[in-house]
Amino acid sequence: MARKAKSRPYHHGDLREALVASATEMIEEGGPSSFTLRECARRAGVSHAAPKNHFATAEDLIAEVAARGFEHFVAALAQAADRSVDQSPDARLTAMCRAYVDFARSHRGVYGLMFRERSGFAKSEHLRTAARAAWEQLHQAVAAVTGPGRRDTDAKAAHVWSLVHGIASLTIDRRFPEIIDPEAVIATSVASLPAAIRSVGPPR
Amino acid sequence: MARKAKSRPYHHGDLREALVASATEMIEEGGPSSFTLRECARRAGVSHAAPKNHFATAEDLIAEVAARGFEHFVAALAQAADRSVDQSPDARLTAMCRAYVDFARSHRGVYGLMFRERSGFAKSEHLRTAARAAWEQLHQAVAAVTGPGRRDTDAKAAHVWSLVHGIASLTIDRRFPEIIDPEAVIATSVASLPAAIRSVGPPR
DNA sequence: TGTACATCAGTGAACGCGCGTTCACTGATGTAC
DNA sequence: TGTACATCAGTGAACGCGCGTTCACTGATGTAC
Repeated sequence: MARKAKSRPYHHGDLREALVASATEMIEEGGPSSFTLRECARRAGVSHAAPKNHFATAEDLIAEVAARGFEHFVAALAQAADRSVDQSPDARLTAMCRAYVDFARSHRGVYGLMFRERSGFAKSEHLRTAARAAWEQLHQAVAAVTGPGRRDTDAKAAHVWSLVHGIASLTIDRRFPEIIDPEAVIATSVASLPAAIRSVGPPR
Repeated sequence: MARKAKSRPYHHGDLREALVASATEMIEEGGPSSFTLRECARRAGVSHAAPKNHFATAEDLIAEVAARGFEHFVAALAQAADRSVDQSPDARLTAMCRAYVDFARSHRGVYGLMFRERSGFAKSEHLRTAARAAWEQLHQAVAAVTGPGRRDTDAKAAHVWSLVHGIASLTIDRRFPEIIDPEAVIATSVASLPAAIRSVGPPR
């Protein structure tokens, strides 16, 4: 890794990571559709053919950005859970849901990418694994609230996910009327979740 | 409107409507990003400069498609409400929510367009009006359940909207794990809504 | 009823653009001996 | 420790593409008289 500091070495050093970083930056700035491979290479300080050595197609690079997004997302949820480890399952779930919406709002572009069907996604193992981890993280917090072994925990987790994803999406895409204060919606809706999932669906 | 049937008249007859129809078709087929003005003109059987006479820019045409989408959406919700007019407010709300999700699933492309921030949207009066009508439709159904005059009806309506939008989005973009049956999630979550909005937020 | 003419709604060629990808190449690295 | 050489990771020019928009134009329509 002996990278010379001055006069731009011929080899980049860690172009793969630099490309992921540039792509992430572009997507955060202008949304998923603003990404282009050429501009991404430009930002990484490299000719636009260079990425080919690390990603076969532009879509592969995009999928990697989404996978990294899910990894950060899982880390943010885990951190919220850890911070409330000595509280009730209800409190942990709401903390995690708050963290969910906060992540979406502070990573608008990448969050949008993560949750939008895209052609290159199907073949990325990394992305599939990371997305699954996110689901399991949430599922676990829901199970802690409802009690273990219930057959309908999946449906309840899907309910929770739908609500927080809905709040996050409508907020990010500014689709609430102006009179609505997103902060208030988040607070009251998220707070209602533990009670809600206890009553969603048929009782045991 | 004397439109000759044979040998392609020089004038189209109703190019504006034909363009909206072609654009809608394209967006339903391949999502909002698959739209191009040239292909749209091609489908309408017209040169690609012709649309200029009806829409100043491609983005204006897109905004019109979104506005029409909201109008159909409102009609679908109204129809659901009408059909359950002799039932309880709870039943009417759930019927409307079902109609909401059904609309999204059967108009994936346009629904995606409607709920995604887009550059040309801000200046379309038609779009703003139609979107507001959708919100009011839902708001009304929620108010019927919670009782009139409550100050927190807005937050409750936002809650309902978030949940159904979340379910719709995750279903459309296939972001639920494979084990999840969207049909079951829709049924149980929507059914829980009337009770949920009575308990969301601080009691009066 | 006929005609002149303004207006409208099209055509098709051209412009300039940025894109993803390919290709022959070259500079740098690391390994075998 | 030195050197030959395969391999790797870059370059930069070129290809072909489709895009939105502009422009001078023309065919069709409708209206005033």
